[in-house]
Amino acid sequence: MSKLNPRQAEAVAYISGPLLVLAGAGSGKTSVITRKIAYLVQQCGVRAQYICAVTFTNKAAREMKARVASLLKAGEGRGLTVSTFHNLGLNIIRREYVHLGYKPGFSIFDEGDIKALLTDIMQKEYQGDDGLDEIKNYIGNWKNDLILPEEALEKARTPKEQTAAVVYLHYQRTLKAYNAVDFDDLILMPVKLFQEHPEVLERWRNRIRYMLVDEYQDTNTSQYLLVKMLVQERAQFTVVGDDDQSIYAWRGARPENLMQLKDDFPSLKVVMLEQNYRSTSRILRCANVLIANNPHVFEKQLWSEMGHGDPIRVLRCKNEDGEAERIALEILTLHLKTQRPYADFAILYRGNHQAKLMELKLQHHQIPYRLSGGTSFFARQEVKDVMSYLRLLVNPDDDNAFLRVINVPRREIGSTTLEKLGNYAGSRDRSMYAAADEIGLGEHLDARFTERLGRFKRWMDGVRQNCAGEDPIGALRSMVMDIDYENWIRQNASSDKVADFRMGNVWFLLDALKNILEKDEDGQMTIEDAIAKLVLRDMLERQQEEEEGADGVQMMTLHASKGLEFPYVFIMGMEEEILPHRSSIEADTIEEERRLAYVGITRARQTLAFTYATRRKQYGELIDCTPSRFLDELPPEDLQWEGLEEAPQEQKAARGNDALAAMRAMLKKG
DNA sequence: AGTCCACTTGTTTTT
DNA sequence: CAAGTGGACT
Repeated sequence: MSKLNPRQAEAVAYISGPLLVLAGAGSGKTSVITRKIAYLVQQCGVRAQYICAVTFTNKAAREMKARVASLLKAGEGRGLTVSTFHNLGLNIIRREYVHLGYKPGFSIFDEGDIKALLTDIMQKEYQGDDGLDEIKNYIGNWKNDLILPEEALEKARTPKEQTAAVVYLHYQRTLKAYNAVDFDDLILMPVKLFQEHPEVLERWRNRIRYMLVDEYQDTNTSQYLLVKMLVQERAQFTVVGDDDQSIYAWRGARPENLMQLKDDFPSLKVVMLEQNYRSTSRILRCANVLIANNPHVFEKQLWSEMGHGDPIRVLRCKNEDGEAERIALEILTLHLKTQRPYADFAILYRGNHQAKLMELKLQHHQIPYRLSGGTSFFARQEVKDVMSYLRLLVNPDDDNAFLRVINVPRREIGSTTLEKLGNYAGSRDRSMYAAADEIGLGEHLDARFTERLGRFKRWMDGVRQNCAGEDPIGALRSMVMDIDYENWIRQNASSDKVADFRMGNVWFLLDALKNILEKDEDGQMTIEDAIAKLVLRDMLERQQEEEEGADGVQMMTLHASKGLEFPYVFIMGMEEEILPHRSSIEADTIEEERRLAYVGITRARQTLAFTYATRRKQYGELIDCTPSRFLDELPPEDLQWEGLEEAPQEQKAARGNDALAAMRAMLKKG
């Protein structure tokens, strides 16, 4: 076990009051959190069940759990909570849903469900879904700021806001009717619950006596409030964050929460971690110099003892094709020369579309790669289908799931039947599923159709009963066989290969569910809980990680790279309009783009290279590109520009030590 | 219900 | 320029 440096040790041992740890990139913040949990348990006699550590991603939570486990003796960690914000919220709602007027088995709507629901509402209210994304944003922002529909309606000034507020009202009512919540509700509802039921809050405060929060700069208003309410005047907490790595402001994250802490908890102690254990000092100097261009409340200077390291290269390429080719060749040669596995190399970019050409080039050179992000597993047709079956199974009120499932596979229930069923169910204040076998429905529908609906419902009720038995997963497998889903997929798939792949996803999903149920320590997990966890992604990623593991160059967006590190890093597309992104230039949010570049740079352990193209095809036409302003902000003596020989004569002549800046200025003029 | 064409639209997305 | 969407048509 590595020794902690004095600052880290201080952060671990300080337990007498609220603590903010400002942890620079690579300064060992995860070590501090995990060691602190161990310290609390082993030195301070705090039982693990009273400790709660919160992160943003399942991956981070998983890693933290594993590291704590390696520090503790068997049994010491019993009851310890290490979870994501959303998982914590889910646990609270799961136990307290009665106070919120919800029923057991409630559904969690994901991004796709939300969009479908909003489209539906807007279709009904406004006969169109113009500006859906905008309205979704409004609603999301309101939820992040704990503003309920009624308040939003009052506050709405512009026509846009008013529209959004009306949709918000309908949206929230529909969710309630469906016995469903969305991701934001998982945070918002506990906060509202605690505000209205102090006795419930008291119970949770008794349960959570020490709190640790990771990536604190990424919290939004409701998340901060949740933490604040749970810790309150006892103020036993440690939050760790880095304002320079705040890259999710566009999603409601409020890095100001770091400062807010000082006001809300005057006794707050601040510890800064500035020693970096990851990168060479040259890489760190670049990162420091770049980020110094942003305003800072907390000044910090990262340093390291990892040696100077190689110069940072800036590779000028003539177009986007040359850029991808260059990176592929660089990686190929470096891999052969150093014998390092491909997994040691990472290619980072601003937007997912940049990955496409790169992918082709890697394929062409037969370089294995792993692409993270992209089309989500849960966006797949077959996964949505099966998920809908699962949801309808545990939550019959979920009309969304009902509609998705009813004709997959074909049950000869058309849109007219469904419309009549919907109207009837609405008039009786029931869900479509509940209304599907009511006698009164016969007045509106022909017997042929009521029979089809009734048959479906009886079948589904049967599946539900089987699931309550000994072997729920087995029951689900038979359900999939029962509806002959495989055949349905084969009919719709373009080839056998695609069909096999899709069917694989279906079994994968059920396997993941099985794993969640099996790996549950205290045996309290119901199938309802397991399905909820599934929507929150956990476990699924775990399984995927286990199955992958193969060597390959890592490709991902700069956003996705946060928290990771690689010996060799390539950051591509270092151009104006890409990084910083065009819309960020327009919206004047350059600082966040700079932090994004900072995050990218600080991912590199030993070797870092930037690439940019002088021209690139965009929206069909060839445009001249300007190297990113961030390159100009980096210390020139640490950079080594390559590929300039292709530049026009007069620029070539300008080459020389002191002429570098002048040359870059000329290059920019193009 | 499925196919085709004309038209729009190009960021990042932890859960 | 391409991919994805929506409307119209078969």
